[in-house]
Amino acid sequence: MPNRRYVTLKDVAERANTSVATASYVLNGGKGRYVTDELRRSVESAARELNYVRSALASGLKGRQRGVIAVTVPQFSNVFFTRLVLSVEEVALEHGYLVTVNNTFDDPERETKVVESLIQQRVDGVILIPSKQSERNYENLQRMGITTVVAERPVLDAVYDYVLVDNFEAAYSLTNHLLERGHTEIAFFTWDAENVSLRERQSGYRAALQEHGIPYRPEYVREIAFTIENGRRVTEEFLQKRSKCTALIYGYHIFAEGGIPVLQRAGVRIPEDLSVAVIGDPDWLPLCDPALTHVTLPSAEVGTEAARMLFDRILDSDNYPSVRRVLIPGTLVEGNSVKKLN
Amino acid sequence: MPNRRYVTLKDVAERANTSVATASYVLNGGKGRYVTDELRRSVESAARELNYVRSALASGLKGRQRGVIAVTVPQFSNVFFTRLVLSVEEVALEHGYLVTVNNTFDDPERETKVVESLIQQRVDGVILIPSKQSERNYENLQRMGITTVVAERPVLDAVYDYVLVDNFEAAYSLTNHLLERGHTEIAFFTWDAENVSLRERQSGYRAALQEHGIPYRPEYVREIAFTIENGRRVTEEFLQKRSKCTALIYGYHIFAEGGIPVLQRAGVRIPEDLSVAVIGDPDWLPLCDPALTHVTLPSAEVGTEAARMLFDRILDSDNYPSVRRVLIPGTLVEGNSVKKLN
DNA sequence: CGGTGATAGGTAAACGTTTACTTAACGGAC
DNA sequence: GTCCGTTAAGTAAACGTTTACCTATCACCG
Repeated sequence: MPNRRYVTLKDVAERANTSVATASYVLNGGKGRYVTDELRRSVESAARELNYVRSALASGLKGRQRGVIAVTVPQFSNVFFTRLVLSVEEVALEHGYLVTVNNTFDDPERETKVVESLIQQRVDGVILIPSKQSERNYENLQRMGITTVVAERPVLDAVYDYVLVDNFEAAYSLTNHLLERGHTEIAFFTWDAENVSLRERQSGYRAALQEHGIPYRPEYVREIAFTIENGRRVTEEFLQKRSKCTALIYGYHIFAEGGIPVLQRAGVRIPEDLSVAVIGDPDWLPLCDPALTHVTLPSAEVGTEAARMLFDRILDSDNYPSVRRVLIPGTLVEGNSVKKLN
Repeated sequence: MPNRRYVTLKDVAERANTSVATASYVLNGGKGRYVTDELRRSVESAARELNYVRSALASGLKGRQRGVIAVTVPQFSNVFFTRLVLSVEEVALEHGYLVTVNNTFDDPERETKVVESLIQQRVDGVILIPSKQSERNYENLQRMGITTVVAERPVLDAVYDYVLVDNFEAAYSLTNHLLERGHTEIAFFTWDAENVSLRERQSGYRAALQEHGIPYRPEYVREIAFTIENGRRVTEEFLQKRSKCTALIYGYHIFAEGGIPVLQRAGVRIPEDLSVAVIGDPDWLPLCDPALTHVTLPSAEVGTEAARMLFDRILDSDNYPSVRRVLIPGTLVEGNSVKKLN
């Protein structure tokens, strides 16, 4: 059973008493060639009987198109990425493409390996959800002429097609929401990545404060790496400090996942003792009591849009439009986790 | 920029003033051929300067080995599968293989498409986490001589290599735990799939009851499709019926994800009014208050074991051992969600 | 009856590798 | 001086498709 030889076009042609050329034309829908119905049927049934499956290797070698696009994902376990991937698959399936998903573990080295592998595989396109320091990898893809769209997180200082969540707006509107309800001392936990995404959320937070004439206090802001554990840790530190803050924004849902149990166990009542808001809408959100005020992140939309852009480029690379950049805003959803201060 | 021609071995050979054959030998680590150090260096630097990347298409066409394995996953959003995939990637990376992950949406048609695509791509191996009715797809892979290991869920009535969670044991030990604490009226919500997995969990539940001399009541058991929404629905129905049950087992964590918020909103106190236990250990478990008694599902271990089995077969298909089947047990973790009835 | 356009299908040259086969030079053993 | 083993590297035949190019028959027109 192992190492069985694959059925080839030649086998099919022989069984149908014709040439490989004709067999190939027939099995590709018979364009550009006249074939009698009889021969056509003969080829088709031969293929069926032999369980012929075209080799994408040989086909891709000649025909340039592989029928595969790839998505690189920093963290499989993060719903935002899985939602994004899901909607990419939706679009890809419409075009008859296979999607391969690859985990980069938010690790530049891993990402490099994955990207090298994708180049080797000569995939038709890549949707890159970058980890930190993805510039090199992005450039490599570009140099190889592999169509690439960057999604969800930006790559620093590069010219490219991208689709991003509007991070500025998300942080801005949530901060604004708290300010309007009388909060002025607002803690903000966010991601420490050295990229635009971070700056945007932070900028949104600051912009809202500024508009309301509230001073920005660096000691209220924590920048931490992207793990649940860190969310737990900084929340514990926050409690120990007995900060004057009346409100807390988890700038990444993943920090809330670690932090909220800490608050609960410490007996902090939400929103009586502390108002809490989150950027992001993970699956466990409906499990929270009280319901958390949050901004949804439109990952599915980002995925759909990124895939559309990618296929526009792949299928029609001649009239190459200039760089396209899209920002998709989230939506503020009000829960019961924010107290109104008079 | 689009449609750029790839750098080929021929380009490298020309730049190094040698033949493609020699270039190929050098870039493959130079086995089976004598090459002077000078020429070797010359080829290597030519490859570097031209940014040569071997085409996995051409290479796979000739050399039989692609360096790619695939994992088919029913639901991306389910942590159990993402954990499994993660550990598969770990093993694959050790062997220098790329892992492509494909979502089947728990839909037989999609799965068929994905599997066809994988066969077209001539992947070296597949770890199949089956959806319902995967027999045909499994058989197709087998017929094509593609090494396949089934993981996490079994395929009905087939002879194959598999690695499964010990579902019988999981349900048995959890039911037993409740019985030992005096519960006799125990509701059990489980998956309605027509496959062995279901029967196993159900069997475990029944076996435990029987051992304790408690009659099995069909009206306590609900078999439902695998969605959060269904968990919500059956929990609501359960509450409306004002069942005599003192305990409830969510036979799939995903049902608990829908059901527990229902209990909370209805003011049901856990464990005072109702004891609750879950099979599975999703990410949101630590968020629950009180801590839920549950059985962990060893997905990571399943993934590792499945990948090991796969590579054993791929790398050493000559001495083909007989079918291998592995069951991996979970662990019961006690929380505060089960009340002791004297 | 020769020319032409439509119909039908075979031949063979790519695509980029890998690898079996060949050639060639050199040094030593007989 | 011939033979052989070692070192070094080129030639060309696969691998399984796609597709450009050719050939052949037929029908119809002038």
